[in-house]
Amino acid sequence: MDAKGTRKGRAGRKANDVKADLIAVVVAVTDGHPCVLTIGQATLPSGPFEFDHRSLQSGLRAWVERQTGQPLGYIEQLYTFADRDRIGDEHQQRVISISYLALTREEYASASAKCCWGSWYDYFPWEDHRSGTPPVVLDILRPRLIEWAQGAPEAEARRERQRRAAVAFGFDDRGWNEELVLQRYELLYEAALVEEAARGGQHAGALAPMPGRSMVADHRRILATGIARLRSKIKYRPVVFELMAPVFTLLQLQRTVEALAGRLVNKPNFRRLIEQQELVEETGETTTETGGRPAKLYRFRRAILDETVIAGTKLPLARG
Amino acid sequence: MDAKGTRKGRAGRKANDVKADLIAVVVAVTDGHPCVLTIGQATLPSGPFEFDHRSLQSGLRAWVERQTGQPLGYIEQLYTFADRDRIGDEHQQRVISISYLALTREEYASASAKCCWGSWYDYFPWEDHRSGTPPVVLDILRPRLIEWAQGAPEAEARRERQRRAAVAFGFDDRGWNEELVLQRYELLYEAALVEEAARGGQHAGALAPMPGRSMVADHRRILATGIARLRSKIKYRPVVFELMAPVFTLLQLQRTVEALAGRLVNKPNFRRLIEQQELVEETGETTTETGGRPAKLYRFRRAILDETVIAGTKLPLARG
DNA sequence: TCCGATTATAGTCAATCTGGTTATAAGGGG
DNA sequence: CCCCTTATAACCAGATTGACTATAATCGGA
Repeated sequence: MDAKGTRKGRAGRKANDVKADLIAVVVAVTDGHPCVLTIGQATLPSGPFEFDHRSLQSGLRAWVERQTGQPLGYIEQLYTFADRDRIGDEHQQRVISISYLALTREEYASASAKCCWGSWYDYFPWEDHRSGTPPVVLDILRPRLIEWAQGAPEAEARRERQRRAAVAFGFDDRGWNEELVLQRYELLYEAALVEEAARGGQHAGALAPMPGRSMVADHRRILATGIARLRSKIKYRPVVFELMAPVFTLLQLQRTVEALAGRLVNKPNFRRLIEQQELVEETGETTTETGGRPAKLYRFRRAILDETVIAGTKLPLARG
Repeated sequence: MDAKGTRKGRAGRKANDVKADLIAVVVAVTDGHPCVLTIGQATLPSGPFEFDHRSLQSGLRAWVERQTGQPLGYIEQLYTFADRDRIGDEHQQRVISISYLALTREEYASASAKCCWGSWYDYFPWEDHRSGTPPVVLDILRPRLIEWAQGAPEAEARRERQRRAAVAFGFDDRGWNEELVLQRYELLYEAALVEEAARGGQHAGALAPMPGRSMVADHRRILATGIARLRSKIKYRPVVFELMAPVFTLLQLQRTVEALAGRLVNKPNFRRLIEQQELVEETGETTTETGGRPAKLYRFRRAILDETVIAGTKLPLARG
């Protein structure tokens, strides 16, 4: 392909300028509910990268604080998109979106008008396996995916679709892999089983209702990317603690991990792993607010972040 | 901070436009040497993202092919930078750099004038621990880092620097962690032990020669990011095979992994892990070109990429 | 042709890690 | 005082890991 670029002559320089958008997946966990911050019902906080911003990160922080009143703590870059369909309105200018994952605690949220926390399982109901495989998978997605697979013109393509669906959703005792959030969303998109897929104009008609709340533009895809990253990261880096109160019980910590992973973990094993890694220290206090026998309170040993830099934290989420 | 952006009135819209640069870390391994593709001696292939490009990836492929004649296979996004110091020349326009990691085989390289393969250990001599800790670490870096640590004004800061150096380089039997490539480079930068650090104008004078070949702008930092990502990724995803010839012996595969990781692995264990994961299949042929007893030839089972999608490949690089 | 150098391949063994279960402790509420 | 709930400790078997040993097959020269 001819990408010469200077073809347009002297004026060509301006033609390649782009707009850069910053967009945030802001996550908090409030008693067992993994929540994501939105503007209104279905829009992730975002705004253009401006000349005043010192860096991408500080630009992002500024936008999120302005739009939601939520100050951000931990931040990491997710991905940069620039698809053909992401085109700015006037002058055919292209838009690049730089997405970030941010972790905070909901309590910090000052009440901003349009800011709104919602469980991410509202957007991805098929991702919560804490009480076993959810009905939406067995009753709705599986039959429709099988139907979609059968809809392929050639036999080879039918087998291929079948296999992809089975791998992504763990059919035929393949086991559920909680990290495949993005693959699952993209598969559903391809099978036209999420609302966003119908926007292309294909069948704008009112078909059967589709599972999960949809979002503006490709925001749900970006959210899926963020969830996938977080589910992967909690297994080898102590990022869960960014979501915890300063002091917590081990069960509360476990519930937070389970909320993120969308699956349950074995209690004794969880405690063993946490304790032997010296990630936490006892405060000396206990709390009776948990119901039964008083539980010891712990705090995160921030010092560990320097000692073990990136070395590798483990959580019992290895295999199904 | 005031990031209102519309402050500049009608003309303000243009003010926030940016240039987007694509930049590639292209890696190949040729008998035990992990090589990186450069233009001339010290520049990574790169070019602006243009309006004609279908996507960021295809833009990157176009630039690398044009500049080096090297077609790319596997590609993954690394990171997007936009620091204050990365400012375009005229009109105070900002530049965003979107970096990618690409894996190929050197043999594909058609001879382009300025394209050039070089061992990445030329740029990072302290990263190759295949024959034990390299002299440059013990004889040069350690004493200079200790000196740097002692140079801190306060006692607390001195301990802190000491600790950071020890963690990054594995001093005091902390063990070498091959994944900390970026942390090590940034530490050396901070300690002004790499040439790039002196460019700020601090001490432009000719001090003691600094270890490792330097690169243009922040390219060495981007290369460090790429190496770190690759060293991490080979442990859980079968990406090594993108660097192998279609047919290879298990020892050749092992040598490639060792070249990337910068450390040796145990031979029987390596074979066991590769075989039990069914990543490869025998071709039925053997080769005597390896010296001693003829070795079986294997090929990568591409089918595994679909079966185990992202599920997790293992290599015996777990702990020191 | 036989020996030694070199590399390939198979097998063994102990230490550790993992997932799971069971038992005991300590609160609160009827 | 009993029962329910949750916390905490102890235990066990199977899998995984790291490291080592032994045997097989080829080549090059003495």
